[in-house]
Amino acid sequence: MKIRHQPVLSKPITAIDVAQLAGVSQSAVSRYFTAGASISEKTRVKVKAAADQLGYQPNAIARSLITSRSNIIAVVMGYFANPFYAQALDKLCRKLSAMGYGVLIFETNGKDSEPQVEQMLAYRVDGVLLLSANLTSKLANRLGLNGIPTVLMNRRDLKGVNPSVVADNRKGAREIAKYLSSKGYRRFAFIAGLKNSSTNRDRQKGFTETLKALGHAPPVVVSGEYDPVLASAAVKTLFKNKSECPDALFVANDHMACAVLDTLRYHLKLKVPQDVAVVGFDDAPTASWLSYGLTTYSQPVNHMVDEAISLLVDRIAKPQQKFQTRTVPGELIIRTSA
Amino acid sequence: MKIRHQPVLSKPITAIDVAQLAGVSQSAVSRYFTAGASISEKTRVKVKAAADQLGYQPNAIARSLITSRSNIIAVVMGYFANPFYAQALDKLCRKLSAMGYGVLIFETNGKDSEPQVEQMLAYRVDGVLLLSANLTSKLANRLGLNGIPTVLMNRRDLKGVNPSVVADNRKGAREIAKYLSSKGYRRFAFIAGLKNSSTNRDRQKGFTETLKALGHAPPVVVSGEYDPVLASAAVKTLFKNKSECPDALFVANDHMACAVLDTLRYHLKLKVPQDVAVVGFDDAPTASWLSYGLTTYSQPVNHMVDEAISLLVDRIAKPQQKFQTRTVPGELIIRTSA
DNA sequence: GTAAAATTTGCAATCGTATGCAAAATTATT
DNA sequence: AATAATTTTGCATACGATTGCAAATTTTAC
Repeated sequence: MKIRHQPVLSKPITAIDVAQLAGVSQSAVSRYFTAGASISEKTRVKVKAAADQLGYQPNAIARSLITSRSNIIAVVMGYFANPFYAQALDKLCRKLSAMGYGVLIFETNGKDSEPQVEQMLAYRVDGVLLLSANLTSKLANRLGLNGIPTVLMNRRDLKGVNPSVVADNRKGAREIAKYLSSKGYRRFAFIAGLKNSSTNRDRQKGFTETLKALGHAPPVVVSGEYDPVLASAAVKTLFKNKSECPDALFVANDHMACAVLDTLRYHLKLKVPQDVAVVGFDDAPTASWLSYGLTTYSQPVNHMVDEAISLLVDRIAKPQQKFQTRTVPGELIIRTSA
Repeated sequence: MKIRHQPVLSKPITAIDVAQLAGVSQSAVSRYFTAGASISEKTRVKVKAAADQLGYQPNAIARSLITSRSNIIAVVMGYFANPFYAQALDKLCRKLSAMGYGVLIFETNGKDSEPQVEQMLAYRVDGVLLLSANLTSKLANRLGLNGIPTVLMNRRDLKGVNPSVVADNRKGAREIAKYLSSKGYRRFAFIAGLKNSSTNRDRQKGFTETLKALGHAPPVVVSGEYDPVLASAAVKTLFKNKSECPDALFVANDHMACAVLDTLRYHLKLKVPQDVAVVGFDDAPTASWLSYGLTTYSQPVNHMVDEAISLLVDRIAKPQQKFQTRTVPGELIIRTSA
């Protein structure tokens, strides 16, 4: 039997240890690890040697304390099951990590986000990214009040307190309406997300106004609250009385749209797109899966993430500077569901 | 026009400010926020009042520095696109947050995880959860070397350096083999994950050994490397020569299995389960979507997450204590794909 | 070779909290 | 009421880094 190989809980190595070994002052060690600090080549190599030998790594906690920058960004998610958000989180993590930020992640049901906010404040995060349309604006306000640079993704800040990056929801919905109309569909329905989210409102508005402009009756609106289960249920009731069923469904996001598609096909035994067309929004990864082949309007994740990060970085650098909401363009992606 | 409402960059509030307002010492303030500290009711109310008035929140960074506990857990993901992992991450975040931990998240392609490790070490995370089967054991070893409590999820630690929690992959694969055999399938194939992951090996082994025991020919094995695109390609080549096509596919995880199902149906125009049966592993959320109806063996996420957290917490409390690999039981979930 | 300019270095203070210790205040005991 | 036992309090130090400042060193100029 071999003896355990865990290093015995030795004291963690500090800059002082390195300094002693290298025969320099602790300041020198600090300077070696600080980009742009004044340090000679000679001591540089001495410190490097000592640091490597001891496996030293500056303590980010101590550094944060003195610099009052934590180098941590908080990402707040409302909702994980939606692959679109999973994908966005993926990109965010990779990019922020590459920039040297730590990514602290929080989930909230949108209701009671108090404890999460406390934690963010406690860690003195440098900035917050609010990802997901179903987060209460209360949270955003709370952060603004504490002067924490915050950027909203996928949700406009109606009060103008925080910068935000959104897709062109209105335009997307308009294009969807035009497309469906041009394909000869006539009886429209909108499966909504959360009523109080700006994103949902914009999509509904764009859809409705364009249908009207094209001389159609306004769409029947039922709510799915961004939840696939509720969306499915809504569709079932929508198709209950056979007399006046819609022939084209615009679903507020892809995640619900996939569930809706399944419900139409496997519960209601309808053919998509022959009996009824389905269009989503997001171009989530699942939309392109062959079983769904969802026609949708894309929200370019990479682009949105880049914009969000750039906005946040600007905000951190110059908190007082004015900012704008950035709208990133998407495009109609036609697959087989409409 | 209203004047900007941002609080002007005032000095952040510290325990000293609170102490002054409350007319007590800074220690008293600290004690108010430290569970189990000795403090009288009288000062308790004084401190509370002052803290509330100023909106004070103890600085977790400073606290970490002095206690040398960061209260941060790092979660390392290899792979986000797989809904099973998204779901696991979701549960992890919620539970760790509720326990008062901050969750720092890292992604790695498995190859070069150096920078991430550096960051984890820099933040002196209290513990690390390695989630995902395709992480190099190099990473785990590196963490072990630095004495950071680490728990592996969904991957056994073959060297016994770290505790891990896994599903009963071998048993699951055996049951799948038995089930397929009992249903009359005869020509088997295994779409593998990554060859060097313990999880993949266990699944393959269980499948193969049981087929053998039941008197079947060993399965054809092709690799999908846990990547849906590669898995689809592998399936296409597998079905190239019509003479000897398999009639039952065991796919190493659900994420690939869904893609495989799509490929069979929409590219190869085969009927599932009539022409060919498909079985996955995980019971990822997508498996139950009606378009897939994937027969699979469940890895109970909640259970696994609970075990992982409990192992990690134990490890943090008593790093030297011996530990075991925990295996959580799953069950065969029969849907329509087999 | 010397003086001036530029660079590098170490000292010491600082960030905001936790905590051991002794003094002060409170409570319990007789 | 006096003393002992207990609890609460404040002082002062420590955690591990960064950074302004002045001294020491090196480089440049003449």
